[in-house]
Amino acid sequence: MVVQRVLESEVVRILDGCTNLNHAKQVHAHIYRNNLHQCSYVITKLLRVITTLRHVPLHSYPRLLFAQVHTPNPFLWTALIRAYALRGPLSQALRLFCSMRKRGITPVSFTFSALFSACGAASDATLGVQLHAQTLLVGGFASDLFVNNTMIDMYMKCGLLRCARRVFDEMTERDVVSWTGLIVAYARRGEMKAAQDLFDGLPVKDMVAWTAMVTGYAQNAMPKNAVEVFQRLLDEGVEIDEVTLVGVISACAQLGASKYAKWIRDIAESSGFGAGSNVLVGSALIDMYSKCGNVEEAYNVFKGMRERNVFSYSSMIVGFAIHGRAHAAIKLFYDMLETEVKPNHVTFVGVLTACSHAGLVNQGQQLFATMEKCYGVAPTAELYACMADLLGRAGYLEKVLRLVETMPMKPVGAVWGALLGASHIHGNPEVAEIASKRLFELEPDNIGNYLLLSNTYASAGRWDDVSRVRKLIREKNLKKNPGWSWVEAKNGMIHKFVAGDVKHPQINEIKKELNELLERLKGIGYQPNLSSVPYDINDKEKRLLLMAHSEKLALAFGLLSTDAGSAVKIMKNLRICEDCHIVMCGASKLTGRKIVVRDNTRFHHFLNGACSCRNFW
DNA sequence: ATAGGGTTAG
Repeated sequence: MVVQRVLESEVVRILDGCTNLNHAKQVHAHIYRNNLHQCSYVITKLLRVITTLRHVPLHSYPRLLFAQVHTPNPFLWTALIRAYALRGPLSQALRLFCSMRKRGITPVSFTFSALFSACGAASDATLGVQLHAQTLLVGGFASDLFVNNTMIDMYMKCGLLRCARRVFDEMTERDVVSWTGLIVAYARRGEMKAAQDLFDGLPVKDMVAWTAMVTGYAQNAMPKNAVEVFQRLLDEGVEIDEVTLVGVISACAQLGASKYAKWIRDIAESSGFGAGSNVLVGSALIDMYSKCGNVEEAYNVFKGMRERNVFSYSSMIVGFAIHGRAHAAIKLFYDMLETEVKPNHVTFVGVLTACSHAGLVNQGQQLFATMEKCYGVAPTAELYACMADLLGRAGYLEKVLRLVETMPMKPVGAVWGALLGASHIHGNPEVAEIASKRLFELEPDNIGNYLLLSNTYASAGRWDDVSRVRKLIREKNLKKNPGWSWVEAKNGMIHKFVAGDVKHPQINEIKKELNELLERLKGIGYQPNLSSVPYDINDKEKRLLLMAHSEKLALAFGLLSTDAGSAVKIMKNLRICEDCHIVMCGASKLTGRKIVVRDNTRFHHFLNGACSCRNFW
């Protein structure tokens, strides 16, 4: 008996070090030789080990192991169920659960938790609800904290917020894990108010709960709140880790201000989770710097990372692409192919966007054609949108129409949007009509599409059609998203401008500066681009409207408030208008300043009269 | 044992 025990624990110790299936099978043979194959304890351990071996197909191996034991105990049953629950097929796990119940064997908490976590991963709410009912039938589990917590998580992952809430409300005992589960459920639904109320009522908050709030705000495009919560977390002396940092870094990326970028970079470096040693933080910082307009620093972070994964490469490639550094993006893509890191569809979105901006139609088509065969990346609707953009931008509008007809899935808005954008760039109202017809069905409330169509008509002088579109906008009661721009002054203060701004304290000085600049531009041939105004009003009124655009005010302020040698960085919430783009080009030439404008999709780097976007955006 | 996780754009 004692010898048996010693053997058992020895085998279990060996199993702990098992990292591949062959090794596990060798140990299995050893178990058999020592007549331990009927021992629940040993076989349970073996099952657990092989369950963790990802990428190894399990087939019927778990069942065969299990069948050798004459009187399996609940733990062995659970290990078997867990193997199929986590590795699939889930239906098999459920069948085993039923036979366990039929044999009168009482499950343990872990049996339910394994099944719930699998239902969550598979988003299988039907099965989850059935199992929920089982927990009520089997004595004692309705009030089991651990089981209830995994149930909340399951309902959260299935998107069933009300069910998660009911479990929470009916729990007799709750801990910080229960609260956090529900907070995340609300956050994923975008109900940050409810999440915040729950969090405020949470008696003992830990790092994970705080992180859930930071991440929740970041994911719901409320970066200011995310930063505030993070600051409070720091003030209260809560520990942080890489997950906390990633959440707040993503918020700083959305804020786009170098002040926040520096702030969080320093915190990350001194926390022990710096870019050099942590892939997660490093990749998030790459994305943040590129979205803050500092693609050089993004690249510095990239170069300084000890380990890089597909996120690091993709973020950097996308970063180069949105800054108009197409060749750098493409080169990095080919560098990546030399490493073990495999590209995914996001990587291809990045590299195809780069090809599109550089006008490299052939190279982009080549990559798209070989993507699946050579790199195992299946085309998605988003990738088709990249192709529509690539071809459309280059002027091949008919080819885009053919691509749309032949694509194997239903075109998403982005595909038609790319075609509409291309029709606008190439002044083709007929194709713009085709694209917008489909786009209005898919995105009836997206005012940008209506404006782009109206703009295309305006450029062609088709004013009747312009008013028809404007009537459509009125009928649908769509409100134009107010355009605004902001500039970070030397001290990190952010100055915000709207079109026709009168509220800024230095507005007179700014207007004077702008007027002088525009006069000097006229001296070198600038003419206000009146077709940028999609209203049927007289030319004088058009000139006045154009002059008051928020990005022009921001430019004038930026020129006034920063040092002569430094770049002016402007951010805009909408697409930059053609006339402003022309003015930025001219201003960069006249003043010798570098001007960087981030609009809603990309960065424009104006230097010496030219823009990095090659006047396509 | 259970809760928080980064890259996609017209």
